[in-house]
Amino acid sequence: MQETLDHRLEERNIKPTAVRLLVLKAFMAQEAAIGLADLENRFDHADKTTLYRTLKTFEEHKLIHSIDDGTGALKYALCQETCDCAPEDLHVHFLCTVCNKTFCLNDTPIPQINLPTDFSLDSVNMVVKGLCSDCR
Amino acid sequence: MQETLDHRLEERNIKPTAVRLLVLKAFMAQEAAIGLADLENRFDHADKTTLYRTLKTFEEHKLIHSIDDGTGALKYALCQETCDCAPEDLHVHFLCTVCNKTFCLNDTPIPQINLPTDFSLDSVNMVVKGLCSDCR
DNA sequence: GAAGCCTGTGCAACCGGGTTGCAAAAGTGC
DNA sequence: GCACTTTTGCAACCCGGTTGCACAGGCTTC
Ligand SMILES: [Mn+2]
Ligand SMILES: [Mn+2]
Ligand SMILES: [Zn+2]
Ligand SMILES: [Zn+2]
Repeated sequence: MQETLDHRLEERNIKPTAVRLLVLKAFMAQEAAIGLADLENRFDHADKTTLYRTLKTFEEHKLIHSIDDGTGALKYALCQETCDCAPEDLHVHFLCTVCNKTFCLNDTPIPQINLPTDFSLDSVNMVVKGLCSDCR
Repeated sequence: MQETLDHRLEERNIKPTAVRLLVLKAFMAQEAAIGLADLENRFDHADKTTLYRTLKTFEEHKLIHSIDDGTGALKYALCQETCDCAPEDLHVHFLCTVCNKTFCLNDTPIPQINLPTDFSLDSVNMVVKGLCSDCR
């Protein structure tokens, strides 16, 4: 297990520190996306800034990606092992209106849309709200 | 013109005050969505809170709708006259990465997507980033 | 027209999420 | 051990949004 964690970090060229291993473990332990506040609560000994910077480091190295689901607080989720955070890795995110959990729908690619002429497309953020499987 | 403004407010059961007429005028004068900070700058005599509450009032009465384009500040745009802010009135929003303007793509309905089984859909927020017709 | 009421406005202060500066602590290479 | 880099912790700040409260202005009732 510890092996897996270490390896996952090394793969992305992140030095394994105590905090980082702890945070990664949190990500591996649950499917739903995680926000800074979540981490603060879970590890009440660790400092907010450290956790914040850990998330930033993970994001820079594409171990996790950020999700803006419109709730006001950013959440983060593990990237898939093959993920390069390129346009083709973009996917839909789902926010449950009951439990407030956010999920990556990795198998739901973002559908094409027809922009008005003279608009050129760069990237798309698509967040679906509804009830998750636990809450319906 | 003044007539139009008054009428537009009455249609939505909003009493026409000086500030409200001014704000509505701002919305009618430009296509791009408007944020609270924009209004603060435009009317440097009017108070932030008043403008804030004006936006809230407009939104409650469905004269405008809010747009979270991920820039960190909410923007607002006029609803179409027939709009009831119902699911079928939802549409794609477009954020230009150069001029930072946000537009309603009223003619671009949000495409259907296939959720995993056991997830039920409620609403969708879709923001497209790219270059607008002025900036490309 | 005075008294009372409701709505709208202005100011100040607050809140939460995110971010930065800076110094101490921990790790690394020699 | 010593110099250097990286990571961590604390405090303070920033910005968008929001609330409490007092006052202004308009309308109502007598
Ligand atoms: Mn995701
Ligand atoms: Mn719109
Ligand atoms: Zn749920
Ligand atoms: Zn533009």
